[in-house]
Amino acid sequence: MSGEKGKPFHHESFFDQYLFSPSPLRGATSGGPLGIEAALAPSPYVGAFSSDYLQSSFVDYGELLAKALDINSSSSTQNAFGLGDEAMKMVSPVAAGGGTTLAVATANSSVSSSSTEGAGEEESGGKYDKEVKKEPIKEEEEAKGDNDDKSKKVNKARRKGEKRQREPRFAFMTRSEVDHLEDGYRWRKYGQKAVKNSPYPRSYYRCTAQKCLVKKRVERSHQDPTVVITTYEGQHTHHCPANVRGSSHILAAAAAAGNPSRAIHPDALLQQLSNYASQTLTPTLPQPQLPDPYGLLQDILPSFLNGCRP
DNA sequence: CGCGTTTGACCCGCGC
DNA sequence: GCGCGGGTCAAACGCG
Repeated sequence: MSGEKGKPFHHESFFDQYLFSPSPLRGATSGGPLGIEAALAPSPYVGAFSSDYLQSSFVDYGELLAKALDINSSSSTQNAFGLGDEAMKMVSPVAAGGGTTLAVATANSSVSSSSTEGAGEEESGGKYDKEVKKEPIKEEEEAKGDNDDKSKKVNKARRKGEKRQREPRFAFMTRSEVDHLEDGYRWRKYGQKAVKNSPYPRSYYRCTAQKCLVKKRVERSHQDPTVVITTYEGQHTHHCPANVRGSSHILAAAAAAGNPSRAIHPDALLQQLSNYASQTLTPTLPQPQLPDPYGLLQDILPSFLNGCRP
């Protein structure tokens, strides 16, 4: 992150070129078990943009995003988001200021019995929180009485019998020069992995705030290197520490959208994003006419608004 | 010195 | 059971 500190972040760069993944989103959902068609009910912007952007390789974007969310995308032409396999909470093509972001949220993909209530603040990530995990480590090591290198390193974080829980996730595809988009929160990079079939690595970030378990993955599309896929997991338990105008709202919204207890209608999110775009972007961009810039967000994202509102 | 990044090692889940 | 890929850990390192 230190690399980004130096250069001032222009939130326009976050907004300026949103990708758009138009009709396939709608077409691909037929037969989906979750009524995604409703979620993808035509928003004015879908219609407005799709005619212009339809020629783009939308299937690729859908597949990319699906991959970013670990959604089975093997049959992308028929089901770009693997909706038959994953409980998609929301799929939202989001238009803003001449460009678009494709946003997708999924439900927890690997938990069968967890409650949806307060999933964002649950303990799952705590397994990886240094403070939280110390004790289980000790227990394990003592119980084992086995102190080879492996057990030292390995058994720290995970208890057996407990399936790793996944927070709901929410992904953005954004056209951007920088991989790690400034969003007002502070992130600590904890890993980087090479992505199969891609020359670009995937970076793993965790929110640096104490007790905040939000994570995000950032990777660049190998099909369109200008596209950055950002996947948020979990929900912030705090206000954003740094007010980076514009982008922070968007991504805060994204993070919050990951919480199933706060399901956001795609159009609502679309409006939020568009609203922020219209407020923060350069006036040269065509702005959608949207009223009540904060009203909806207050309903949807009260905590984030309290903390991040300008 | 504190905080963040890098990077190799390791575990887990899954498909075969 | 094995191998692979994704995800995470943590020591080492860099930077302000």
